[in-house]
Amino acid sequence: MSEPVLEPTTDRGRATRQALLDAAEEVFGLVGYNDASIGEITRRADVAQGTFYVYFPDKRAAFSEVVRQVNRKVRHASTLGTEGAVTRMDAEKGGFRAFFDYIEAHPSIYRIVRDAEFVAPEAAGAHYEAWARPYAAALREAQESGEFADGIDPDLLAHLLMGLSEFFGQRLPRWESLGREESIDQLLLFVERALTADDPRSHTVKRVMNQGDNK
Amino acid sequence: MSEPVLEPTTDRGRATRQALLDAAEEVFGLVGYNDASIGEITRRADVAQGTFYVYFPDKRAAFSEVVRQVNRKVRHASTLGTEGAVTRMDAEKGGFRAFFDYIEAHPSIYRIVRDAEFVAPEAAGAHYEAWARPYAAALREAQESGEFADGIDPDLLAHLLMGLSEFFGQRLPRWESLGREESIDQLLLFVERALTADDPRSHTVKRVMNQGDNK
Amino acid sequence: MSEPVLEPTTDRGRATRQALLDAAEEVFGLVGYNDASIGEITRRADVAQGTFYVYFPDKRAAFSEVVRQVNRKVRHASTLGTEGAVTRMDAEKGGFRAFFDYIEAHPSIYRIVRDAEFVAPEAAGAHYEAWARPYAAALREAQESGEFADGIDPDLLAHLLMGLSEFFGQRLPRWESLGREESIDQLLLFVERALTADDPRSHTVKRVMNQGDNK
Amino acid sequence: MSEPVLEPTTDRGRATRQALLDAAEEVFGLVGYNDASIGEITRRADVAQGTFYVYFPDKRAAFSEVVRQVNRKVRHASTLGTEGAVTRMDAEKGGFRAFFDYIEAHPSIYRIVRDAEFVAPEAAGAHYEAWARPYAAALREAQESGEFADGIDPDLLAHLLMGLSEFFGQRLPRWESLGREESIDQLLLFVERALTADDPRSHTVKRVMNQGDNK
DNA sequence: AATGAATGAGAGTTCATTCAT
DNA sequence: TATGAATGAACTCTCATTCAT
Repeated sequence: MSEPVLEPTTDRGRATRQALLDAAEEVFGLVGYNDASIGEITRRADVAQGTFYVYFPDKRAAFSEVVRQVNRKVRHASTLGTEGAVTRMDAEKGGFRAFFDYIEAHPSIYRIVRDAEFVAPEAAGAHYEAWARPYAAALREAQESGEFADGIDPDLLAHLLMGLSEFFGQRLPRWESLGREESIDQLLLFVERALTADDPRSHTVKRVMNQGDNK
Repeated sequence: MSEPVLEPTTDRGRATRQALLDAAEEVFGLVGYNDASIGEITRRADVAQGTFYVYFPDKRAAFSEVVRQVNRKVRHASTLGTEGAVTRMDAEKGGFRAFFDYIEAHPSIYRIVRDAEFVAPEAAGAHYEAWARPYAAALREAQESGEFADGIDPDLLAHLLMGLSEFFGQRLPRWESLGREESIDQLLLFVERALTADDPRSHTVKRVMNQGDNK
Repeated sequence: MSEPVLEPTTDRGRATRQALLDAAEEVFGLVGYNDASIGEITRRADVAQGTFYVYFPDKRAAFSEVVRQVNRKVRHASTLGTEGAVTRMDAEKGGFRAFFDYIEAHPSIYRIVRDAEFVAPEAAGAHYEAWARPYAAALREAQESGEFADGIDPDLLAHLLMGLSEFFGQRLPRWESLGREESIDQLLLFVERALTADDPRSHTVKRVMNQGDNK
Repeated sequence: MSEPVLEPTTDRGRATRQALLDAAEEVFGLVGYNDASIGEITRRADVAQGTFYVYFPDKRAAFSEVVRQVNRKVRHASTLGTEGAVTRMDAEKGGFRAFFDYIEAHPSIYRIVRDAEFVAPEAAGAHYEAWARPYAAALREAQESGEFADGIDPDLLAHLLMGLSEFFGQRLPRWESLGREESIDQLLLFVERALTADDPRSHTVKRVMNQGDNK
């Protein structure tokens, strides 16, 4: 006697469902999973409270889907930032910046991503894994080509970089004294050093040293 | 007329209060702030439900204090790990390792730290700031002594390192395939590269270089 | 203006209606009136939820009709069991047995019959009355012919026997230790004694006595 | 993290609990399990809705306890009716009559007993079994002493008699045309015949016969 | 005749908090 | 200082029913 909660068949149904999903994203982002109430969601979606349960079996299921939706968007935005890059390091920088731009424009998704870890771990996990796979592959390539230093498992590396970007992205405002751009630059410098095991700010100097050494 | 939620004056009072705090830490850690109920806390502390409000004005206040208690412990454990280190880099490594050991032995504090950001941001913030201040000072010193590369604001650096350790510490089990020790080693390698802008895996060569340089 | 909840005019309509009725019988029997949901009924009948209200004004009306349908079947089965009996007592036994067989093969109707008393008393009452009338007539005849002892109102008697059969039929499994056949035999012995005021297990003896008496 | 729902320790608590139980009996009896609402129960008990859950984990648990309470009362009343009886048959008659009196004075318990079978089968079952055990023992004794005919398992017999009394008790009003007393008398006649396999209305005659037989 | 979307009242339940003792 | 009882607002979820197509 299980409930069905089917995919909608009509356009009207699909529209309502999406309206609910969007409203849910808003509310979850604003007040977090626990304080989000179905009532507030349906109010914003302009439907009756019961309608929620036409499309989602319960609050968690809706949240889980919101998480997937949000992650899809984030990933998309980040990926856009990597396009056109020549070196892998440039791709990294572009990806990081695009991610920061996106998260700054949609600050509430942070809350969703955080809650996801406990409320919808399956969705959260899937997101990280889905992201990590191609990311790690790209990193491995860069290691093999010599652009990046090796000695660190690419999968681990991918997670470290995701963690850094998330952590930093969520705290960007903290460094307003340093300035948004400057703090991003410094973060990227940190990342570059870690990846290349080399100080880009003293390239010329080192090169000279190295040349001397090589003799 | 309003009860001021007394600091306990008697020994018995202090004991009860601490029992509540410990029980609260358990419960908050187990199920998170929202799903933690006062009833469960008092049950574990073996006191009546009303007693809770003798010591805390409300749930949030107790949580806030738990957060402080937890952070104090974490900081303490980490700091112990840095003792006896000669170089700053060794101190970093010791601190990281001690932190991982502690978090692995007390996995539930993770949940508390996470929730703190939204539920008791003042306590969470205070923790990071309190930690960051001496940390940043130590990093600045290492930069000035030339042990660490400069170009990155020490305060920002301190936060990046705290972020990394937290992120990684919470996911240690993910890399069981790599092995706990190996994955920690790789993380530390990542950190070392980022801090020294230098690949420690080629130290001998460099040291030679440096020696020649020093003359 | 109000839709009259039409008797279906087309074959297709009749089929849908019957499908709904059968599905309803299933669901009502399985979980009882209250826990039965229109949604589950229409799902099993493989029609849209709205279709239900094309044929029934509301849940109760459908239930009421299910009750009638069920009772009709039960009565039919019982009556079949009485056919071909020579004495009234044999008819009783046959009817009882047929009833037990039927209820054992369709255990869920029990639930429907029970609920009917509160949810659709008119249908339940009609059933008992419809059954009682001919039943009482047959009993009266048996009393008048001397086959059954008199002194008990035939209508009351009919109800007692219906009550007994229902009560016992619903609990048949309880006496598995005694064995299904043996427990039925004993029930029928109970009934026979009550009806004939005579112990069939000592017939020979009594007959002798009676013969002696008749002289 | 299971809920406690303790037995109350204070008098006040015990009183509240009993008030809830009594209110619940009223409401369950009036409208049945499903249509009974916690709100109505607490309103009648004159406590807040939340108080209900201080004493019962959920609606079913309260119902289950009501069932036990009701059954205890019924059994008590019936048993009182058997006291002072000399023969077993007199005890039967007294018990039946007392049961009818009680059920007539508290008609709503019928609804509770009926619902119990589906909602709280454990409580319902326990009731019948608890009642059947001593009942069956008494019947066996009467069979062994020769007062009652044997050939029917005493346990089965006990259930048949409980079933009869319940069925009949609940329908007493149906035979108002016959008159309450007369219909009870006829029921008891039915029972007596079934138990003694003998027609009490022709005792003198039979006795004579038997005497002749004994020679 | 049939559909699937939408409704909204109402249910049971939870729990932080207050209160009298 | 401590207790256990009591509170009541708020929440999620269900479901019979209506409606537009």
